Amino acid sequence: MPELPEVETIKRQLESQILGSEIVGIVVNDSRCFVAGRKGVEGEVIKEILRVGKYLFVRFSSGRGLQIHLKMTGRVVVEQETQNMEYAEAKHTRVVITLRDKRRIFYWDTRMFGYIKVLENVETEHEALKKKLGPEPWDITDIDLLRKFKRTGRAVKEVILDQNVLAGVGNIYANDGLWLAGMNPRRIAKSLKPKEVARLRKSLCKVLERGLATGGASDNSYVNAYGEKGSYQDEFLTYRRAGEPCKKCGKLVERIVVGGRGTWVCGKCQK
DNA sequence: ATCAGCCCCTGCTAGC
DNA sequence: TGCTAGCAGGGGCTGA
Repeated sequence: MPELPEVETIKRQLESQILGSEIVGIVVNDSRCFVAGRKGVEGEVIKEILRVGKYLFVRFSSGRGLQIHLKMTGRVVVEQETQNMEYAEAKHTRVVITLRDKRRIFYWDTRMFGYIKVLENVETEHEALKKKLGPEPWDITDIDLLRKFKRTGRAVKEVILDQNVLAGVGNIYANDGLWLAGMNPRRIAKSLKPKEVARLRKSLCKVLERGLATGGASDNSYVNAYGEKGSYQDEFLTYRRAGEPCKKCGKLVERIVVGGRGTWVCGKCQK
């Protein structure tokens, strides 16, 4: 599922691919994935790509734009000279945006949790979302994160997955970050010592950076804006590694459920 | 303010 | 072999 590194990868690729392009047409195959008022997007020129947490914004010169969330299985793929044309015919292609130069941008999504929403004022909505969501792990001090942890009795894994506490962390990087920090996901957040919070924050930054460096995790359905897979799935630390040896101590990784989410832990290394 | 529980949706898998 | 029930999960919403 696209988390911060995956969405950031797409953002950077869109920046190099579609800035300055004019939208000349749009086809919506499933209206559940496309939320819009009466005004269309034909004639709009793409000016800027923004990201907050797992949200993507495409700002037009007019100030209007798109908000995109890929949720579980969403893909944004830009047609290339000789690639990705198959998306035009694909069963799960929900929206097709055509640019002046004839390239098409495909919004593909099997489960349709994700969406594209037309916004009348991207700047306003972007600012509002930034205010609502927590900071990204590298944009918060250890002290401030500790303060957030101190006021909740929830399990630490639930807390770091809460987008209003930290933005951009999803199940993959939460699992791996907790393992790297040697921390049990069930630890009650308010019980963490300052040193533990610092270690966890650092570990989260580290796995997110690694995710970005490897082009993201494609264990499930994720591909980047060129339609290519990332390779972070080849180096998962604990995520989806039930029954395989812990990379530190060799004890078998077990799968538990925390806050309703699949969670993979080493019973020896994560206290 | 915090937080548990439900819902959205489709493809895959376990179990019969 | 073929069916179905259950599961996966990000985040919005509701109500306690």
